[in-house]
Amino acid sequence: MAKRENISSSVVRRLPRYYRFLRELEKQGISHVSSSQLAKRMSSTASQVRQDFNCFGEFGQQGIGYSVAHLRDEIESILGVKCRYPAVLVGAGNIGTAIANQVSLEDRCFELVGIFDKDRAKIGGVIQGITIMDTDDLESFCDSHLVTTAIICVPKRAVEEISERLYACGIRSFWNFSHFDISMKYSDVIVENVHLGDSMMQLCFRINQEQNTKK
Amino acid sequence: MAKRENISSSVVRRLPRYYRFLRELEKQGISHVSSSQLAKRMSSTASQVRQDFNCFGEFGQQGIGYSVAHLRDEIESILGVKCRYPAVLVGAGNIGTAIANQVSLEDRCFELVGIFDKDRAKIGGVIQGITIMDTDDLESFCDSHLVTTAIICVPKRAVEEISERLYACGIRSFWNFSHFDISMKYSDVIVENVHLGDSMMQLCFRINQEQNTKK
DNA sequence: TAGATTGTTAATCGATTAACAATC
DNA sequence: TAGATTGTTAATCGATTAACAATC
Repeated sequence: MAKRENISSSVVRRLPRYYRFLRELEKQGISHVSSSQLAKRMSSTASQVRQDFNCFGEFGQQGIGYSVAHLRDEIESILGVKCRYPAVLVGAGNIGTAIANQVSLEDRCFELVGIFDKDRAKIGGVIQGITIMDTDDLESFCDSHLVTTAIICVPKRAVEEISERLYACGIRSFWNFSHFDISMKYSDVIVENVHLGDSMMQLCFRINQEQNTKK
Repeated sequence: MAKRENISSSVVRRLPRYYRFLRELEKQGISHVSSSQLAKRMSSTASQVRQDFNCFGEFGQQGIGYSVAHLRDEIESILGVKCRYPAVLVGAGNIGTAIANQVSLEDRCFELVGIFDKDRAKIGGVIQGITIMDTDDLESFCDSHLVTTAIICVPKRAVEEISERLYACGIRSFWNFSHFDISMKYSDVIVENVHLGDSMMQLCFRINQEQNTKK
């Protein structure tokens, strides 16, 4: 394994995009890519790209570029795309169902082992081959299946109780789609928040800004 | 209106979170908040908070703090939460349906005026009071309804064609949930991408990192 | 008045860009 | 060899943190 020194958070934020692009190149049968080609695709600079890769190894070839397969492999291993941590999803509404499908895609870091909902009408339904279970059975299931991660797709009002119960089961990492800040309550958890409303406001801001500069 | 000078992108990224928190405080009937209280909630510093607000006005009071209502109002106006740009959503699958509900929430910047899908089984269905239409009618609808923004929830393979058609209708802002980079193709569009897979990999990386430091 | 907290300037830190020798 | 492109150092830029006078 290469050097793997202090990968900064801004580099980490870019890694999934590099990974996606390298996968594409691989599918197209392209074996080598230069920093300037990658930069163009990433809306970045060749300098940035080389600097990014510099912190986790040297596998470029002067005059030729980077091996797509090698680079993809390295990023894959840094991100842990092959990990398959056992995860449960709580809340089988529209967003929950969409995420359940997402997690079952080709490039996944998690293995979805259980889906829970408290709605009687949903319990017993099947998503991606997994039967939706009653939220009442959450604790016993998590204990017996060594679940490490929870995907939270329940409404805001339900998150506090659900996250408490999951924390009590020993779950310390959360992919949170709800507007409740789990990390505020526990100091030893990893929380990745997806706040779609924030993204929407961001877009709105940029549209406004554009219109103001036009005037 | 206050000064409104060069709001940096890192500040903009934080504004929706400030906004959400201020809404909460308002609901709780709290009239004033200090930079250190906000910082605690934002996992930031009091200095950062004051610096953030500094670029768009002065409405704190020494010894007292910031007026929650005033600050919320200012951020609301900067982000354009009250804008209601007419938007169409294309792709009424799980993610599309979830987003349609999201956009129809209280704090919205867009007015969802049409939902489209090419699946005969879905056309005619109703989401949030809006009847799902045939994608074939996209052009005529966008023209007659002065649509400015499109929400893209179709599979990757369909994005290129759909975005071309929308661009031809004059639509220049996109909220994109698909793994296809619309901004690569057009230079004069505003694209806000939501890449759930990237967020998942980010979480996975942080779990791995945690485990490596433990060892 | 004394305590709290802002607005703002200066200092520090980190991230991006530029430059260029090394080398395929 | 000549052209292309890396790895790395130095320079620049921007964002965060610290400090403190002003003032409610």
